[in-house]
Amino acid sequence: MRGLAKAEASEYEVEFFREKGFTRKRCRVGGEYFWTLNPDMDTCQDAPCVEYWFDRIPSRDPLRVGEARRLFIGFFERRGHTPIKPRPVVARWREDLYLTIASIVVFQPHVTSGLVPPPANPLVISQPSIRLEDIDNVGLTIGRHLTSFEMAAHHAFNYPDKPVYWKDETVRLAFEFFTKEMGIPGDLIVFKESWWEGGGNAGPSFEVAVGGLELATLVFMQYRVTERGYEPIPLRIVDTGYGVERMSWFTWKTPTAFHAIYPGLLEKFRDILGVEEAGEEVLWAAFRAAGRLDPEDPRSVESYYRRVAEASGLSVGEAREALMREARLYSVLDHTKTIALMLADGVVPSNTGEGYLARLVIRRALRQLLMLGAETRLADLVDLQVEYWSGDFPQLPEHRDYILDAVSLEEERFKETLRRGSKLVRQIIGRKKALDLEDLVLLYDSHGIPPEVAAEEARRLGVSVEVPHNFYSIVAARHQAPEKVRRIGERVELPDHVVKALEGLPETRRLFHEDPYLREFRARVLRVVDGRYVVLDATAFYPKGGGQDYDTGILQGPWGEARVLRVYKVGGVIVHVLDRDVKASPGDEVLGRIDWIRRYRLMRHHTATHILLGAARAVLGDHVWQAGAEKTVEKARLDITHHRPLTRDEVRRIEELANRVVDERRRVSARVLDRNEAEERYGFKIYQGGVPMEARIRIVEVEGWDAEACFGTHLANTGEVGGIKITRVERIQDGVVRLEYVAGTRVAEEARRLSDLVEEASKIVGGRSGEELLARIEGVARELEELRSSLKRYRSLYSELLIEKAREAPRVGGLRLLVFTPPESDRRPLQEVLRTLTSTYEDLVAIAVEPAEGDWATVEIALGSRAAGAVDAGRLAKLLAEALGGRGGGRGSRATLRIPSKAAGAVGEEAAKAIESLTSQQ
RNA sequence: GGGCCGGUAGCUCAGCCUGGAAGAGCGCCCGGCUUGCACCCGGGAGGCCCCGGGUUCAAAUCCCGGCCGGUCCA
Repeated sequence: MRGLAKAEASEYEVEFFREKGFTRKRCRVGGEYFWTLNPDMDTCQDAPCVEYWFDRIPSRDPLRVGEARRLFIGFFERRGHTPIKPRPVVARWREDLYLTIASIVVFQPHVTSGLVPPPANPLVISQPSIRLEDIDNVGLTIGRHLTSFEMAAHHAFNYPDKPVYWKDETVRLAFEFFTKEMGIPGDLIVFKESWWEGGGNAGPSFEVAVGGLELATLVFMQYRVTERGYEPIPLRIVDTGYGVERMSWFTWKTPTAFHAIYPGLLEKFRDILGVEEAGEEVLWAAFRAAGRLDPEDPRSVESYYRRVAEASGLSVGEAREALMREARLYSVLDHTKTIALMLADGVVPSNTGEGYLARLVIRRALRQLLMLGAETRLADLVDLQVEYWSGDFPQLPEHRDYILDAVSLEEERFKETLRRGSKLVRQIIGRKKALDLEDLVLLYDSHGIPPEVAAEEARRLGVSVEVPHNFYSIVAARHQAPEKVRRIGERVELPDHVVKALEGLPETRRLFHEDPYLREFRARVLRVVDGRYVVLDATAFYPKGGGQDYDTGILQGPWGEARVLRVYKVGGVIVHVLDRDVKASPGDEVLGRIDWIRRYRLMRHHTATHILLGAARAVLGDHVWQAGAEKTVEKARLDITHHRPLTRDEVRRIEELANRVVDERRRVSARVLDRNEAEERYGFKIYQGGVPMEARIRIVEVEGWDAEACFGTHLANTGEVGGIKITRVERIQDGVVRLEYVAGTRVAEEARRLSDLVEEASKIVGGRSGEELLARIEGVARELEELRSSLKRYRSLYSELLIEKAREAPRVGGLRLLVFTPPESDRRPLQEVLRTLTSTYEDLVAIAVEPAEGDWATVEIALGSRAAGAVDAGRLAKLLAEALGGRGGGRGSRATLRIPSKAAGAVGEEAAKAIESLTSQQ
């Protein structure tokens, strides 16, 4: 990250530089200051100020990615750093971030804010990270941009009373690593002065660049960004980031980073995708030019192609074509790895959140395959990545089944989208013989059809379409809406002034945690607000929270007895809402008694939820996460992430497994652990219900089955759940399935509800018991069928009769007039009858007067073709309406009107008059 | 979370803009042609036009709300 130097020059003066004889210079291209040992160095050695030339800089033997990682960790371990295991690429411990974009993310916000100590200090880590903001540049820049990469880092956390190391030692370690371990000549290593800001913190930094390639960034986090400016913070953090893939590239000195990262696999992909090698000359020309390439600037991209063309002897068009195909190949390599990493960490592709990011990468990879004309399945390519990285990332082979299934499903959906797309294009072109930018935007934005695909389809239909090079930014611009205010904090269901009045109170002692079976307790009143909001020093009343509903009960004091209606938590303070105002005052001793039946049912549903989540993970896979949950007295509900709708069999297996855990009588225990310890022991799946912002967290563990950070009250043993019945399964949105269920005695109630339902139903169809229901329903269905066909026969019989009647219908003004009242007021079959009549007699005016049921009757008028030529149905309706005191209208051969029921008898007479006058006018 | 597109016969869809009698193709059933199959020809069955409300004499069509699916963007 680059920024204007906000720091004094002195911030960058490091003892080590003085000792070694570094000098501070200014880049003659970009103007930035840098430190070097080399008196002749006049540029900062970073892209885009210089070309890549690190291929001519000596270094140690080529390192594969894994070797570079081990070299780094080994070196820093020998220098007193403790190696830390990397975290998932999905930042489940962060609520403000979907993906792990850097190693420091691992320690935010709890460690960086000072709440929790780091797991070790100093430490070394190599963290797989994902950044999608430059996804469109991947491939084009031959390796400068990757969506997934490993960020190796050494971190030191300097507390005011316990400093570890700061700028001098950091620079010293970096220099030593690059010279001694990487074998890079010291006089070619440049430390460029820079400034870093992110996540509300800031500080000076050095970017370490060699031969055009930035190999590391050394950040010294020492400020907090406030409205007033930069304020020093007590915890100063050394935050470094070394590009593992770049270290590998540096030592291999291949024309692209992909050649260094994927020896073997690159060739395999090339083969499968049918991308013939662009040739050494072209690739090296690209290498030379890529350093100066600004992918955001179309002019820069054009001049990049031109330079490659000049250096390799190709035409600009040939060079562009060759490099674009190479870029697509590299993109597919990059994206398939990212897809594997994201899915392995349990992301479910969907249209929201991190699921959307996964879909984005998958879609983009599929688009590249399409444009390369490759026939291969994306899942097969991802599978090759799973195998390729299995030694480095064991989570990939571990979750292979899920990864491949999810990719295949997305691939099918994409194909479906494309099918729909080509049809839409055909429709548009069929309609207007053209396809303009507006259409392209609509096709992409609303239907997901890539513009290239739409243009291709249009070409096939003989319509030429130009896709603007800035198409995606045109689309993006249309989405720009005014920034929405982010919702703040937890919603509190108490009046504002009550919340305000609670300030300064100590945390309420939670008797419900000390003993979840406690039904009665004594405590003292600490504060009363508005006579009915009572805070005690301790309570057994559970407040609404953690997806569990509050307790109810009674509170007895010197002032008498009051019912507790609701209980809420504000920070650590628990507030009881009473049904009436009481004359309580601080110091009063009270006796509290909770509604035990209610509480016990809530506990059963809560423990059942933990059991069920474990069962869902066991049956469906580790990608299952809780997306939401609610436990009430009546039922519980658990939303889980999953990419497909659940089958009946899966639901049955989840239910059976959950009930087995109930029968096994497993112990359920709760204890408060240090955050680091809890994460170390159970992993991040403890954060199913959200991430508590606390140093110590309460872990509820179902022995050997499930462990989650949880505030709720739980049974001591799974056996007490009594039994679990899933009552409803529903896909509530893309990637999320909702389970509803009941536990314990509620299962019996649920069973009774169902059997009552069966009884009711069988009574309606005439059975005496539920057993007969099925047979009865079959009978009813058969009977319905017979009645339908019989009704149909009668209807056609009725229209035959009317046809007969119309034969003798009186003639008015040269037209036949038939007025009748049908036996049913349903309009649909009537339309059929009218149609039959008017198609039989061309000169017929058919008027159906609805059997009167209320004050108003509907009259339908239909004309045969010749009758319609003589009389307009609309005018006829107007005249009739006028004469009979109704309203109506129509057009051509059809009209409708509503008249007072009383006038129904006069329709025939008035119709004759109206037709007479209409025909005589002509 | 927001924007946009869609929901009509078993399937794929037209009709909606501009309100006025629910359509096509495929599939299905019956018949003809044929040694038989396919093709072809003739006939037929099959619709809560997603749900609820509103406007209107009249709503698949216009308006509002909801549900479902798709899709783009955070």
